[in-house]
Amino acid sequence: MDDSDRAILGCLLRNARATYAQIGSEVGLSASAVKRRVDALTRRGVIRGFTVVIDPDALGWRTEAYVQLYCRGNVSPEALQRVLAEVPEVVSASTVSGSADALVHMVAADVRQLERAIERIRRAPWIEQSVSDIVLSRIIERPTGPQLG
Amino acid sequence: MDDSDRAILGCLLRNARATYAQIGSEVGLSASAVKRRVDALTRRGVIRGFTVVIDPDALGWRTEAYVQLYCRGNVSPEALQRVLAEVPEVVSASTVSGSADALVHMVAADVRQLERAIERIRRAPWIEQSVSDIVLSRIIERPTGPQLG
DNA sequence: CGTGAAAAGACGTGCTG
DNA sequence: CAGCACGTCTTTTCACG
Repeated sequence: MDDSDRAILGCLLRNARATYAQIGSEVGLSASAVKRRVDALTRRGVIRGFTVVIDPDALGWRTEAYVQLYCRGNVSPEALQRVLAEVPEVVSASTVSGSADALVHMVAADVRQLERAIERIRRAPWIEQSVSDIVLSRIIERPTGPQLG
Repeated sequence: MDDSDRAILGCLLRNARATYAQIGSEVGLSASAVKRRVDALTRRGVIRGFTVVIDPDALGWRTEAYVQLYCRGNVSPEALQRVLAEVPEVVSASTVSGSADALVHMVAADVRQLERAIERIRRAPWIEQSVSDIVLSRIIERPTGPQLG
């Protein structure tokens, strides 16, 4: 992981379909050198994959929420995962330290669909309470982690 | 936006560097037809861009948190954006309806760096309170929106 | 809106400094 | 590790169903 690798990752963050030659001219390397580094980063797991960023609104998802889950007793992350994986509206979820046990990020077409998805999660018997914060407007949305340093 | 478009987006979500020929054989179209559709989706804004998914841990980011911000008086989303954009540890942020005014997703190298970043946000005079939930473990992490339907 | 062909260019490997 | 050169496969554009 040197400066060249970080520069390459920066290029790929902005455009993952850039050619190796393009990236090379930006970071000052030849195309084959860039490819070798990208392959190495992928093999080492630094690069998890390449995806497309889709506008949720264009696909009809206009409602977003963060839901805090409070559980009864000790619920394992695996049990939580099993329940949440069944709900397609769940985009990401983490166990957290603090008031709630888990924080779930959800995206749905509308409030009705969101409500139904939350109901489905709450059917798990060990869910005690859920607190939903509906997103009003996205203020910041960065590709991934902060600066490459 | 028909089934072919959705199938193409599904392929690109899994691997944004797939060739048009590869995508075509998966969705049952020729390479040129796929390219035309991808170009159209990009032009219409459905596709916002192509990025690489980086393992935060491999880059040294091992601490993640969701921070709820409570503000004094009416703070505009624009003012919030100005403050949060200055903090590189902020990955995403939204204004929310519910108890807090905003929810901020942050990634940092360690707890110390996270603490300093939160302090920097709290310097804004209209921040009344902040509640931080530190992520213990990621349970679910999906590329983007739920299923393509 | 689809296919198919043909030119221009990128990829990916092997070799050398 | 980097660069260069090579053959192969893709991209990109075109005319046409």
